[in-house]
Amino acid sequence: MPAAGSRRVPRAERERQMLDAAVATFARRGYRAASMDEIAEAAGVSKPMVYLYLNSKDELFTACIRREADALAAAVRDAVEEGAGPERQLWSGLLGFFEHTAAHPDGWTVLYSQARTVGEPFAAEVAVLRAEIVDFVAGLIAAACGSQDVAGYAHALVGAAESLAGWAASSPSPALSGEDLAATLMNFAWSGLAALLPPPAGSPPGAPAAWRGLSSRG
Amino acid sequence: MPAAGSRRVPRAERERQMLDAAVATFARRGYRAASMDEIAEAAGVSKPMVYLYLNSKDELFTACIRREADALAAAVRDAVEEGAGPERQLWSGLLGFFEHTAAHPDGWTVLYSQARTVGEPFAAEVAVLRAEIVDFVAGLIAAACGSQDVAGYAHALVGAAESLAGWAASSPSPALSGEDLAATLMNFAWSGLAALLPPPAGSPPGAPAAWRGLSSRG
Amino acid sequence: MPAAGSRRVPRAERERQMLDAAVATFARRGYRAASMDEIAEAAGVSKPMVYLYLNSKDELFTACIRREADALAAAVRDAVEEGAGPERQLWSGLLGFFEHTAAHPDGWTVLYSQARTVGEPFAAEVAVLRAEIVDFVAGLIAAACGSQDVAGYAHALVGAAESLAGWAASSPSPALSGEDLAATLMNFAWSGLAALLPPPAGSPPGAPAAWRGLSSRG
Amino acid sequence: MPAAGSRRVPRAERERQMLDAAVATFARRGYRAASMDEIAEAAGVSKPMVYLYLNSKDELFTACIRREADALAAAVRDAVEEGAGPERQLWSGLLGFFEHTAAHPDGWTVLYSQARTVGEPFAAEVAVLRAEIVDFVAGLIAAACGSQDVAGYAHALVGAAESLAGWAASSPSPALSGEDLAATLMNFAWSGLAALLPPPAGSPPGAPAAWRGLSSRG
DNA sequence: GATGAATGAGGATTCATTCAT
DNA sequence: TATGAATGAATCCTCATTCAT
Repeated sequence: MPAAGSRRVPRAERERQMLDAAVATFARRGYRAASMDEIAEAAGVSKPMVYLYLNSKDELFTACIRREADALAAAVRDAVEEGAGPERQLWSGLLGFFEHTAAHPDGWTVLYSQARTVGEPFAAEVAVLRAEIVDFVAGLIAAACGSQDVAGYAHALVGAAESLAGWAASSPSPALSGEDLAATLMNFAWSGLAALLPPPAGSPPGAPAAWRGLSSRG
Repeated sequence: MPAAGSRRVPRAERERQMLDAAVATFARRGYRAASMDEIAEAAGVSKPMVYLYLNSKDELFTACIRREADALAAAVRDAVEEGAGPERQLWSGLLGFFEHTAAHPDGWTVLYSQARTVGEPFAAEVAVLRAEIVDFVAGLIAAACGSQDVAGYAHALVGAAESLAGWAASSPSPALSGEDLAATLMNFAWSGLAALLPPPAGSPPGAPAAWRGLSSRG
Repeated sequence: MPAAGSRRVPRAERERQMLDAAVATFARRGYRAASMDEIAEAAGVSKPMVYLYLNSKDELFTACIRREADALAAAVRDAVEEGAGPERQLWSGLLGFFEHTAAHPDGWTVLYSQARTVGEPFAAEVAVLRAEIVDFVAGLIAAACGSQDVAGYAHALVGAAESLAGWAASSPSPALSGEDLAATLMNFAWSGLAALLPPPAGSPPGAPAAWRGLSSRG
Repeated sequence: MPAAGSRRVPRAERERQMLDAAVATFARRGYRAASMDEIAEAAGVSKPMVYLYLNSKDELFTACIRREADALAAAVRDAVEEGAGPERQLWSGLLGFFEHTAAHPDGWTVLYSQARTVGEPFAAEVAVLRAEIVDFVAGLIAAACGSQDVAGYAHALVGAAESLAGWAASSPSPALSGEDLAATLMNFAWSGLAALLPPPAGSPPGAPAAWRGLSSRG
C-alpha cells in the first residue's frame, strides 16, 4: 500500500529523508537523547533501513554534521562577493551566514549546540568548520587593517555573530532580518561602540588607553 | 579505607565533593552520557550516597547549574567597580568574567555548553543568568552612549566574550590572561575595528554607510 | 534455537505466552516480588520483548487482571442457565465459578489475592468485577425471595464461595469437584444449617429469635 | 531535646510503638512496598533502632502477624460464652470477631490481605490461625447438628464472615455494627435463605433435591 | 528494497542492612 | 540507648543493533 509516494524511493532520496529527520531530531533532543527509533519514525522508514543506509548512530550523526557544515560553509562562501573590498566581503559573508542559519535552524543547532558538546570525535568535526570561518574572517580583518595580531578580534567577531544568530532565533516576535543582524554586527565591529559616544569634546579619550596598552601585550 | 580524611565525612563536605565531581563529569561527558556511577566514583562515594544527598540526576544537575551560575554571577558582580564610569565598569566586569571562567573551566562548560543543550528545564535556568548579564551589559552601554537600541550590541558583546573565553581555554599554549582578553574585547567593542584602519585619508568612509543605514531600521 | 516453534513467533501468540507467564509468576510471588526478569524467562523471551509488547510492569499486571477478570466473568455468564428459576441460575452460576477457578488457579489467585492487596489502581479493577458478581447474586436472591435487604446475604454468599474455592484449591487430596462445592454452598445458603438440626421437637427455636430481631434493624 | 515524651523510652514501649507503626504501614502498602525507612519514621525512631529491636524486615513482619493473630484469637476466645449452647457460642464468637476486626482494621488487613499473599513462611503463620478458627466453628456446627461432614460448611461460614467484615469496613456510610453483621450471618447460616422464601405451599421443595443429591456424593 | 521480531548491555533508582560514634 | 553515614545488590526500564523473512 504505497501511501502517498513513499514506497520504492530511490536511495539518494531516502537518504536525504533520513538525514532531514535525523537533523531535526538531534536538534530537538541532543545526540544521546535522540533514539534511532525516533529518527526512523520521523523519517517514515523502519529502523533496519536506517542502519542499512547509515550504519550506526555515530555515522548518522557524523553525516548530519558534515552535511550541515558543508551547507553552511557553502552558503557563506557563495554569499561573499569576491573581488570586493574586505569590508564588503565581510558584510556579504555575514549576510550569508545570518540568512542561512535563520533558514536552517535545526542544522545550526546541531552544529553549534549539539555537536560541540558531545565530545570527540564530533566536536573536532565542527571545530574544523569554525576554524575555517575564523581564519577567513581573520584574513579579511588583516587585509582591511594591515594588522598582524587579529586572531582575538576574529574570535570575538565570530562569537558575536553566533550570539546574534541565537538571539534572533529565540526572542523577538518580528524576526530580525539577516540584513538587520549583519548591519548591527558591522557597526559594532567596525565603528565600535565609540561611534555611539557623544562628541569627545576635542580630547583624546584617556581611559581607554588603560586597556589598549594591555592588549598590545597579548 | 582510603588514605586520609575520607571515611565518615560530614554531610556538607560530602555534598560539596559530590557537586565537584558532578560538575567535572557533566562538563566532560554531557548530561546524558554522564552516568551516576561515574559521578559517584569520581566523588569517592557509593551511588546511594549521591541519591541520598541529591535525590536524582535531574536535581544533581540542577544543583550544579545553580552553584556554578551563582558563583559566576557573584564573581562578575564582585569584580565590577561600582561608582566608576560605564567603561570602567564594563572593563572590570569583563575582567572578572574572564578570570572566573579561566579558573573554573568545568563550571563554565556546564553552564555554557551542556546546560543549554539538554532542553528544558535546564536551559531556562541558564537563560536567566545570561539574560541578567546581557541586561547588565546593555545598561552599561546605554549609560555610556545614551543610545536606546543597544540590545543587539549587548548580545554581540556577550557572545564575543563567550567566544574569547572558549578560545582562551582551548588553544594557545601560553594561556592568555584575563586582562589580555578583556583588553582585546574592550578595544574591539569600544574603539572598533575602525581604529585599526589606516588613516582614512581625510574622507568619511563611504561603504559603511550602506549597513549603518540598515541598522537604524531594526 | 529451542526445540520447536519458539523463535520468530507472531505477536499475538507471543503476547499470550507472556500473559500466561506473568499470571503464573504474579500468582506465585505477588506483584512486587515478581521481577520482570523472572516473567520474561518464564515466557521464554528476553525482557525487552515484554516491554515492547506490554510497556511496563503496571500495564502488564493490568493486562493480566483484565484478561483473568474477563475470563472469569465470561465463564460465570456462560454457565448461568438463562430462563431458569433463580435457584437454578444460582446453582449453575456457582458451578461455573467453581469450575473456572479450579481450572485457572493462578488467574484466581491474581484476582483474589494479589490484585486486591497491591492498592489502587489495581484493586479498583477487581472491585468492579466483584461488585458485578455480588449484584448479580443479590438480584437472584431478591428474585427468589422477594426480600429487599439482601446485600448482606449476597456478600456472605460470595465470600463463602471464595472461601470454598480456596479451600478446594489448597487442601484435600481427592480434589472436590465443582459440583460438590456448588452443592455444599447451595445447601448451606438455601436450606441453612437449620436443616441439619435434629427434629425441632415441635417447637419454634427460641434462641434464634435473638439475632433475627437484630437483623431486621440493619 | 526530648520532644513530648519520646526519648528514653523503655524497651517494651518502644517495641510496641514500632509494631504499631509497622502494622499500619504494612496494611497500607503491603509487605514488599513498605520500606524500613517508612516504618522507622512512622515509629519516630531511627532505622538502626528497628533493627536492634526486631532484627530484620522478615522478623518484624512475623512479629506483626503473631501479635495481630494472637489478639484476634484472644478476642474471639474471650467473646465466646463458654457453657452456652453451640448456637449461642457461635453467635458470641462472631460478635467478637466482627467487633475486633472493626476496631483493628490494620491488623485485619495485615492478616487477611497481606500476610496470605506474600508467600511462605508468612502465609503458613496465618493459615494456622484460620485453621484454628475453622476447626472451632466446625466443632460448634457438629455439636449443634450432629452431622459429621461439616468442614465445607465451616469454611463457607468463615469465608462469609470475612467477606462481611470487608464489606462493613469498606462500603456503608452508617457503619454496620458487629451485632448487625453477626445477626445477618447467623440468619444466613442457620435458617438459610429458604426462610426468606414465600410459604412453600405445603409441598416439599422439588428443585433443591437436585443439588442435595449431588452433595451427598462428596 | 524493506520490515517485524528479537536481544545484550547499561543506566537510573531503591532498599535492606551495617558501621562508627 | 540512639543515630548519621555508608553500601552491595537488586529492579525497572531503554537503547543500539541484528536476524529471518
